[in-house]
Amino acid sequence: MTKAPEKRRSYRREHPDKRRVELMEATLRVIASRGVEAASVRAISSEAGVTPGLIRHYFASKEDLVCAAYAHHMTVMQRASSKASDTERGSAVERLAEFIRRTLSPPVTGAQEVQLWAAFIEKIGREPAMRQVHLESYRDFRLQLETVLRAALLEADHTPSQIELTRLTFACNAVLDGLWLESSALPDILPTDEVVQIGLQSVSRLTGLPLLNTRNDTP
Amino acid sequence: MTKAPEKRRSYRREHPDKRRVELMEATLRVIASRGVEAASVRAISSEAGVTPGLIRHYFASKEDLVCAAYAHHMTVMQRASSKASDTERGSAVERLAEFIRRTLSPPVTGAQEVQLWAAFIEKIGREPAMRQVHLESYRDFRLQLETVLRAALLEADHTPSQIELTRLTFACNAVLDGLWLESSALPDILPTDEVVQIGLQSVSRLTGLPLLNTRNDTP
DNA sequence: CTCTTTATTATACGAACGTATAACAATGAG
DNA sequence: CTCATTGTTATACGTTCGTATAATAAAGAG
Repeated sequence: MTKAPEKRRSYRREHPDKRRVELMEATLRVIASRGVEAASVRAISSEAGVTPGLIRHYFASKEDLVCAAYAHHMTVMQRASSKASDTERGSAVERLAEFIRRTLSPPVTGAQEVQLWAAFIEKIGREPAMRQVHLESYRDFRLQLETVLRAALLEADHTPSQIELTRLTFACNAVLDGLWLESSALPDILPTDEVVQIGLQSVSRLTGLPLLNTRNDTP
Repeated sequence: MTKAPEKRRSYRREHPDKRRVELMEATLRVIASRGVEAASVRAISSEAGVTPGLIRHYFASKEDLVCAAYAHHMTVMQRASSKASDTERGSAVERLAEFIRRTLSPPVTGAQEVQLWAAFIEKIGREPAMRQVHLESYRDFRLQLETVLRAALLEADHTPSQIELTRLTFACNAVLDGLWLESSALPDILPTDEVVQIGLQSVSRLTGLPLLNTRNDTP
């Protein structure tokens, strides 16, 4: 019994840049929802609505795709986060508080976000390209936090030295990272409003700035 | 050409409990050094010096083995950590400072440790057994930190309410988690002595306790 | 309309995976 | 010394993996 060739399914040609992004975002969705071990070439291409071979047309290897998806994800997150603190309305302290609230609330927190994040972190020690993406995205985030912190401190007539500011940024970054992680991984134990309160109070004590009653109740 | 049966290699019978532990620790070593995707049944059994079939004799599935290895790892870490703060020598504040130093120095920090940790975290949202291990080990760690914090605060004549203490524990836990992560993933940017200083200063500001010059210089 | 380009599909291949099963041998009991 | 127990090995099976290659069709140029 000879095998009859399969009927070829119809398809649309997409702009290469758009297709690349679709494939990267399909990768992120599969890892976030079903984990990194389920993120096979076949599962990702199926999620994107294409056949597995197409991935090899856009990416030299699966490793390349995952790394590009990581970089894409970080760029999108960075853009969304900086848009929030770019709005010049309100005082610098209020912008800092808003930054903290956003960092510790959905959609930044969430079980799927931490699953995605952990999948990438697991690779950075072993794959240089992943490590590079991590280094750059992490530095960008830290610089952004440092800018907001500096503005808030200057506003309060406190001019820190660069060493003080760098250390303070690391500390605030750490407490936000840690709270984000705990709240995302244990949403029942540490719900959103509780973790936001803890985050505001913690950064308040670390910086000496009054952040606790800055909520903009008249939006 | 018929295949000749392989010569059977000699072996030693081990006590079942010991063999179980060996297999779990081999799992941890493989994940820590080569990543979770390299941790196949064959790689793990090879690391343990046995043949793949033996894993099925001790564990119902690979998933079971990984989960047991996670629980084992957390138990060992917990035991090592609590041994450090159980020593009654020194004031409570000094014990808290020592706790922070240990948490932010090798061998607790390290690229392999964070790789191992991330591999487990990636699974807790999807596998109930892994989630359970995470919940319990995390609660244990937090209770231990809470105990040290309470003692240090009482020693400084500060008696916090339970709600205050719980929140403070979450905050200190978060900053230690975040600093541990940053220092482990970016050892070049945040070396050990720097991160220890930041950790001491941060917990000092969060709690109001004087931790900065508590180093026991005469060990 | 025809031709060229290339995005996309279909198919195939070897390797590695997790798991299952039966034979074997190390050990302790009697 | 003999036997039963079971820890351990050897082997096999079907599946899925990442990758490679050739055929095909959609889209734009002339």
